[in-house]
Amino acid sequence: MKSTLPERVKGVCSPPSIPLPLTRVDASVELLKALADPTRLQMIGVLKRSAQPLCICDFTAAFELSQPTISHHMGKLRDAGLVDVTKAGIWAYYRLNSHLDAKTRALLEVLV
Amino acid sequence: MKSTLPERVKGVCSPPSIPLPLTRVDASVELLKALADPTRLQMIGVLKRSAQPLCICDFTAAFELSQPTISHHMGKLRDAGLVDVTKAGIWAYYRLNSHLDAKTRALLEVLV
DNA sequence: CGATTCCATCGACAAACGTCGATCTTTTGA
DNA sequence: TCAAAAGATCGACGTTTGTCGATGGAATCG
Repeated sequence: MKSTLPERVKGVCSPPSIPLPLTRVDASVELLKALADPTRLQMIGVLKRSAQPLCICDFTAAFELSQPTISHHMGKLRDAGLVDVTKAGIWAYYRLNSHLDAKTRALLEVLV
Repeated sequence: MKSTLPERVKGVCSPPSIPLPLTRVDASVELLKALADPTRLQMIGVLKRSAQPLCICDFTAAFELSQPTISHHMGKLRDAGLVDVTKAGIWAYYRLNSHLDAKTRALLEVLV
């Protein structure tokens, strides 16, 4: 079953209208970039499954990466609004942001 | 309403188990990277809404980017398995891959 | 054949990114 | 008061990415 292709004339292009609002595209891209890294995606997966907020030193022990790198990745997730942090003493506890909008929640539901 | 934080002892970290299979993480990251660009996300949005396959020259006219750059982005979407191409004469017609798995379809449903 | 059109590929370049060691701040506790 | 621990930030480094102009290949048409 083969659908017919649209007819064309040489030298004539009809640009399609861009359907997505620019602000929405930018927001989505920012979110996608925050998630498009193996370490960060794993972090989100761990946090999504955890009933308790998790100390960042636990992530440092779990991944074979240096402490600054773990901190860097968690900072990216923080900047993207995906996680919240609570400091207590010398520890920093992270958890999934509980106020994520519906689209973001749906995305995480699919991904992790 | 404040949930209590887990108790901790200095110098003792308990790494959480990594919940996501490595192959799944890699596949997801590849998909996310393919989508994490404004131009490519717009392209997917256009293709998702189009009943007809679209000629790449139409995209070249729609975006303020050079022809090689448009081709480069479409190639990335092709490598990620998101779009299919049909060549006819001098034209290359692109459409959304009709055999996307359920997770990917769900992702696109949320995003574009 | 020769010119034209579409499109992919190549090479180059700047910007962004992931990673690390070193350093600094804050908090704890002896 | 001082040492140790957690974690953020800084500076540097190599890699990846987005972009372009130039080139090459295939199809079309006079």
